[in-house]
Amino acid sequence: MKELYSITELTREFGITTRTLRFYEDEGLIAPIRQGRTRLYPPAERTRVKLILRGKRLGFSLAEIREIIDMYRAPPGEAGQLQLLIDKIDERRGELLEKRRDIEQALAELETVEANCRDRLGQIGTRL
Amino acid sequence: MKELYSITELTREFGITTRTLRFYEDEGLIAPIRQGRTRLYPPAERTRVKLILRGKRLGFSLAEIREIIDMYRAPPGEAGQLQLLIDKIDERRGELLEKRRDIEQALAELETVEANCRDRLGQIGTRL
DNA sequence: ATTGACGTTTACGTAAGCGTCAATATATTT
DNA sequence: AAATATATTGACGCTTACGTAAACGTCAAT
Repeated sequence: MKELYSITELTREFGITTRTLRFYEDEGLIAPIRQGRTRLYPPAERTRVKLILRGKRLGFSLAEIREIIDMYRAPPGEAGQLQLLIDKIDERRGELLEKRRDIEQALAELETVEANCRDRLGQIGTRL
Repeated sequence: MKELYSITELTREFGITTRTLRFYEDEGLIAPIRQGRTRLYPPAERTRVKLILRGKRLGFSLAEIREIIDMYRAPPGEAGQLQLLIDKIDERRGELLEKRRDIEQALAELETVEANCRDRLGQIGTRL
């Protein structure tokens, strides 16, 4: 595994622009290191980019994604904070489970529509 | 099942505003009937609202949602059009499957983080 | 020496998705 | 009749998530 990525390497890998990566940095979602003025992305930062993009695919806002990413950090040392974190995790899990249910429904409906289409295609075919 | 809903009934049921429903109407996503100037939503329109909101939960844009909803309409009569529709369906299914994979991953990661938290909580507990 | 590829900062622009008045109508309740 | 609730149509405003242009630095290859 490579140890440092340039900004354009990441744009190519993920199909995003430099503007996007710099914007995420301005928003505090990523924090590449600097070599002079130039940004360099260690694997951990690259992973954060992947997490951001996955969050976006699932319809989370950048603010929500920030919260989610924060949960992946070192867990707090104090019991109360740990419990709070667990509560947040449970909340996010709830959202994810709802999204999964939504997806199952949507998939089932698409199946129905497609089956309908294939039926009609068959009917047309036999008439020719 | 009721046959007609007022705009505020729908806002209450779905937790959205009248502004939102009118905006969806302006965008051509729904088309309530009119009793004078007042909007009335038959069950089919209410269903469309549900589809829109589900699409939003899954991170689709209104433009994408419009396309998806259009697929639920009466299938076209011509073979070429039917095949095009089937292709579109397959494409959407691909996106949904990707989203589902994303969700599975995210859920797995949340489990890991939560297990970690519970571990640490246990350690703290036994030290007391 | 200049071209090209890559990097930077600053800053205004923009599309999507509504929020928020304002002014008005219509119907029902008091 | 007056008040209250619910409806309407503009129209301007706001946030999010970047796009895009300007103006410039750095380094390697031609």
